Amino acid sequence: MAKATSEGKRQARAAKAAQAAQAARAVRAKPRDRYHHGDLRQALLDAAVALVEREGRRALTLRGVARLLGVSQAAPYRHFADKEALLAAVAEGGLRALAAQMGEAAAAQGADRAARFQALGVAYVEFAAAQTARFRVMFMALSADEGAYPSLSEAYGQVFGLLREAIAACQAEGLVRAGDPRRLALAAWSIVHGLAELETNGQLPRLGLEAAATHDLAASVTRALFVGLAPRGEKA
Amino acid sequence: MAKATSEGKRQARAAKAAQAAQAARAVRAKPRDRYHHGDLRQALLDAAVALVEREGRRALTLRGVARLLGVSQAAPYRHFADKEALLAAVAEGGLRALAAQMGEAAAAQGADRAARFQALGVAYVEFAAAQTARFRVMFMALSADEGAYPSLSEAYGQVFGLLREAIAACQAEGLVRAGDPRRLALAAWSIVHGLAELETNGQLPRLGLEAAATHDLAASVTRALFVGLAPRGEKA
DNA sequence: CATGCCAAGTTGACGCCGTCAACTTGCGCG
DNA sequence: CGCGCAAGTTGACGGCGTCAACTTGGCATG
Repeated sequence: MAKATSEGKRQARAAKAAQAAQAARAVRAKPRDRYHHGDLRQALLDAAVALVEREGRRALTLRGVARLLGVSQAAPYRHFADKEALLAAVAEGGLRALAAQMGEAAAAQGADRAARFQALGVAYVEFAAAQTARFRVMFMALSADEGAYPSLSEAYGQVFGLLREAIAACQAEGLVRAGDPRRLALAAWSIVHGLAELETNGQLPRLGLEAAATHDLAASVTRALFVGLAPRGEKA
Repeated sequence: MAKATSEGKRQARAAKAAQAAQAARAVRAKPRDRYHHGDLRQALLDAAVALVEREGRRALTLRGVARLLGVSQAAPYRHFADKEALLAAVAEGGLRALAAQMGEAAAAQGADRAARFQALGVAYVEFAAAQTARFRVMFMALSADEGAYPSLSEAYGQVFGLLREAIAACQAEGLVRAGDPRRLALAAWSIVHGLAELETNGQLPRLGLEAAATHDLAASVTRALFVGLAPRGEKA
């Protein structure tokens, strides 16, 4: 467990560095002497993340992103149907980054299935804490048709799949009771997602829980659920 | 001038009687022959809920609410400092309604502490499912200063307090292990809030869990956590 | 090398939004 | 009875998402 703690903190720091690098890359505007940008699509995604990290979700405006890159207000429409499509692409990128971070955190735990499961949950909450605004964009309700962005759905499924596979692996070793892994994984997703939402919403300080670090709370909450998923009559 | 956006395909299904009554009350516009409205402040809150339930969060616009009530675009500014203040008031009303619904659900379980705890969680998730848009407004991040709306904070605390007291009562009967009730209640809030968020976000159908009713999922998820909160070495 | 296609980017406009300043109305109190 | 002041109105400003029409310039082809 101590290993999980230090490992988690190291990962969080590494993630922040990667994030800073991405944000720095995003600031790069269009070269003045060039008419065409080169890779405006990716630049728009980077700039959107940078903007939302720096000034909050509210500042995430299509015109603002274009301004940041030195292109005209209508330029984004060459690459995204509308603002919602840009948001969906940002969300998808965030989900893939989250899945990668969770995967690394689990891999760092070796073969201990219980530790791997817990590392997934802690990584989820820490990602949300480290990249609050981005996390919220990832889970903003998209008002459009649910199936309008299939690759976004696939990205959600990738995150959920990590939890489901961890549950299934624990079941195979008798660490988790029998039952539909999807239902049990839903409980896991719910608890880490709920904690992440409450934390990014600023609820924790008001409850007198500010003293506890994100990592601590995430670990204890995840452990409580894991105990509840144990085979009946056993203790963890 | 009076161009009505008639996109009313999506009707609120299975609306509770109280909610329907509130929405009906909200539609009531200002009497033509009267200059003053009477109780515009409450009417604005009702209209905002009605609008968001009927056309989604995106349609929640200050001008739209005023239009619905037949008053001018600037009229709301007599009662709310800005749009965010209106949203905060809507959120507060929703939180108080949620707390009331949770309290009733628990009371219906009599003296069985475990059943009361579970009823609280199920009521939370069912409220979110029945009043999705309203629920999302309740937990939209308010970009302003955290303490700008103290009565809103108090309303969050009221919901959390129900969970914390239920946990404490279970501890007193030896149904839940010892420990800071706030930390344990945070785990409970996290799991029901996470499930509610994932459900209102439309994640469940994509996981092949659409067959299970909201009530079933909420009950099983809540029970899993409750088992995990039991004193060590015991089974539920 | 000349040419012309067409993806990529620009300009200007429209309607809607939040918000404010200045004005008007009419309820209720002395 | 008259009048102060809260409540509501009008008109305006800048910013937003979006679209139609236009321009630029990289690139394939003769």
